[in-house]
Amino acid sequence: MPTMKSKVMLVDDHAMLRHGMAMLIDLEPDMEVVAEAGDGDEALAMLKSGPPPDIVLMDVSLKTLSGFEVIRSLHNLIPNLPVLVVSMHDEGAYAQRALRGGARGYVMKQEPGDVLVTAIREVLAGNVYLSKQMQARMLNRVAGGGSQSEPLINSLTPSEFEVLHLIGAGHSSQEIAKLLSRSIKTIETHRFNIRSKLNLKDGADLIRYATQWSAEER
Amino acid sequence: MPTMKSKVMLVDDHAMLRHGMAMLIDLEPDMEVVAEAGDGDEALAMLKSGPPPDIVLMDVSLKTLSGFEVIRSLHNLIPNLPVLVVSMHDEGAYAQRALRGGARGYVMKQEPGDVLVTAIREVLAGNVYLSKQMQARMLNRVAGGGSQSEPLINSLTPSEFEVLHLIGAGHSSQEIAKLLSRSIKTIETHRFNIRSKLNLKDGADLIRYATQWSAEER
DNA sequence: GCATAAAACCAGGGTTTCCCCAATATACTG
DNA sequence: CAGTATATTGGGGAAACCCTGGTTTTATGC
Repeated sequence: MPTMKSKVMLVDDHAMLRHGMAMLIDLEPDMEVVAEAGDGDEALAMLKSGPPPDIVLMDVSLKTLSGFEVIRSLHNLIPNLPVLVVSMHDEGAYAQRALRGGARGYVMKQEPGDVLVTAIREVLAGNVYLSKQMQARMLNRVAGGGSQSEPLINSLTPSEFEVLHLIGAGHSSQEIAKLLSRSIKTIETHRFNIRSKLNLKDGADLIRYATQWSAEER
Repeated sequence: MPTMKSKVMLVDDHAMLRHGMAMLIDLEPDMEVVAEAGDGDEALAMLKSGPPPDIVLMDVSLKTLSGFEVIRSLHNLIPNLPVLVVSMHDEGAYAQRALRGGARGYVMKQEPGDVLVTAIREVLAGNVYLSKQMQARMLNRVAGGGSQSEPLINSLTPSEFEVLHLIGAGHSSQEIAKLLSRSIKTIETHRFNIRSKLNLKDGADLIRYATQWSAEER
């Protein structure tokens, strides 16, 4: 009988990346991928119906729900299930948000594959994993004394952040309202507040900012 | 002596995804990854110094240079080197630009791994590869059936083009009307017609297109 | 528990943009 | 020149967006 492997669940809307990560993980003798989901809803459904994995790897840049929302729902469902966030965003604000939201680690897609398995082992061992780059960013953020150069994006509330993300994904206020089951008026207020906080002069500016942010290029 | 494998070069700033794609490719008996680059400059430097691969897989969402720029430079360097674009953007505009820029295929990261190797074989065989989803999108974009895809941007009239440019510069309809000494209604009609001709679904799409376009100061 | 503050939610009313439509103007063609 | 195609110009109603203001919900400190 072989040693018990750690069961990993992948949540990412890029199937190609899921495949790649699954291979990296399955090559390791002490872990294996037992489930894959393309979005947050699918992930939550799997966790409700099937046996829970030992760890969840999740991209926070999902199509529909914000990954942060998913982390929260997931915590309500299975409180002690560790979550490792795999993101393409190298900004401290994302990592900070993820960790505050209950994630236990944060790695970037820019990093090589061995970082991933290291991070998984660390998180499974009960530690918090942050890449060196991200540690440096977080330190700057904390050591900055809260005085200057605090990115404006950090002043956004979770809802505002989620709306920004969906704007960046190309959705209208109407669509966002339906996706989040809120009144259009609420979404419009969020838009207004986001623009105020980020000092964006009009809607077109907001579109540009959101697009830039959510795709890091596009 | 083994059969000659096709030499693949990867260009993507996400090392983790590169690793994953490399594994998928190296599993195939008829292809292997011989080079990896994290950005466009690195890729061009490798191509200048070393032996050329048989095909280049490239993400167009690179940090420094736009992927489209890289494709162009690459074509100047080695004219017949086939390029397969691997993108996370599912918008027809991207695929269209990539193909017009000389790419021979376009696959999305949302698609499963076997699509990737299929696409590689197709492109190496001299064909153009487009996923089914993308084919449908492209068909919607191209008026009239068939071969030559006349750049949609060329169908814009001088006035429309001027308006597009000013939108890209961040101006509102109101501002553009004053700048050009026209009624706001005229500018609004131009906006509407531009969107129709370019198949852009809403105002936000227009903002994105205009911004992107004028950023390339063509 | 209670007070306070922050966040989330939404309505009303003005402004801008969308969308369809049409009149005039310019160009090109047989 | 007449006829047709394309460009430019805008009107009117609908939809989306901007902004103010206010209520409910949630988190936090005492």
